[in-house]
Amino acid sequence: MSNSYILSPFKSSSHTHAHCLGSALSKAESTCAERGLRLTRLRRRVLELVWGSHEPVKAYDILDSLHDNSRRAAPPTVYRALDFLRQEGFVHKIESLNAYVGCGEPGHSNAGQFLICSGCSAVAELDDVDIINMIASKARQLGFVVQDHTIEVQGLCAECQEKGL
Amino acid sequence: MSNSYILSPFKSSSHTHAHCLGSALSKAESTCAERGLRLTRLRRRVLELVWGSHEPVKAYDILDSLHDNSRRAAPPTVYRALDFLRQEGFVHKIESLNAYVGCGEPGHSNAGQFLICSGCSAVAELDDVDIINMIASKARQLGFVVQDHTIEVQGLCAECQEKGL
DNA sequence: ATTGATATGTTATAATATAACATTTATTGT
DNA sequence: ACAATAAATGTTATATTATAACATATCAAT
Repeated sequence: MSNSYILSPFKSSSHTHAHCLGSALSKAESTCAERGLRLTRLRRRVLELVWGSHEPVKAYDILDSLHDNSRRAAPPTVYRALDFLRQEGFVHKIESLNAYVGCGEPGHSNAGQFLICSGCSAVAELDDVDIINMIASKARQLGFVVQDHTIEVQGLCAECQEKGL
Repeated sequence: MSNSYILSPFKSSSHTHAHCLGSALSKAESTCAERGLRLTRLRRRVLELVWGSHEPVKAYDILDSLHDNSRRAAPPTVYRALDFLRQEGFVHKIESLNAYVGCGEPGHSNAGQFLICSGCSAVAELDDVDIINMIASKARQLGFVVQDHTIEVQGLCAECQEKGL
């Protein structure tokens, strides 16, 4: 048996995104409660904005969306919230895009593997033990011990292939 | 038979780095000649500076090293050279560090897999077909076709483990 | 030599991220 | 409830990474 999960699948273009959003928020709520952490208004708001998009979201776009019709928030406001959300595994940074995505399953080990569609920018997240084990084993052959990883795979999702992209 | 290469191993702390540098430069020379491309003084200089370090190098550090004792070069000078070197596979960008490393084997397919030591910042590069195939196969199960990848593994090299880091 | 293509120089600015310190809000112990 | 403490957020400034746009220089082939 291999523990290989699809943490976030590619969404069909017609899916009801409010569902993922609600589910992600309530998972974050309960996880924070368990861990004795505070999902403050700001952190919650940022998490909503990250989940609210089908695509990886830029920090400064979040910043722009945060205005309480008063003055625009300053960068540290967003980066601190993102740091918290990343630390708790609610959000991941896509290094190759400098952008952030929601994590479908906060419970899982921190680093997922991301499939990024160059057609529609959709992202799927895997947590695949086969991949992780193979990489760890190859690394170990060189005497290297793995602590963490950044795995981002660029390509085309099924929908975009059909569209001829 | 599996085509799994170590493009750049971890260097023993005592190795003669001038050798890799010289070898990298002559490979770049000949590859450019074959491809009808110009390894200009600037591009060559940047390639030397990237190879000259055991660690991934920052673009602005290259910039600082470029001064012809006259005025400091401007960013596009370096970024354009890096773009060329990356395109031809002589240099890779480490996305998780925003830094650049020399590629041991320009002939290989563009994207390697990088082991990055958090102790000494050394980087090894693999071009491992087993890893690539496994990822491609996992992706295909979701209907995703792989075009490229960013694989960066953080951990500890053998030397740093011995030092108790 | 002239022309067209390629590469580099130069100036300005965009995009991404953090440092440092002030203020506010929540939590805890009394 | 209140003070003391801790945690989070606000605010200002600045660091870091990267690109756009246009001018000039160099190279390559006729």
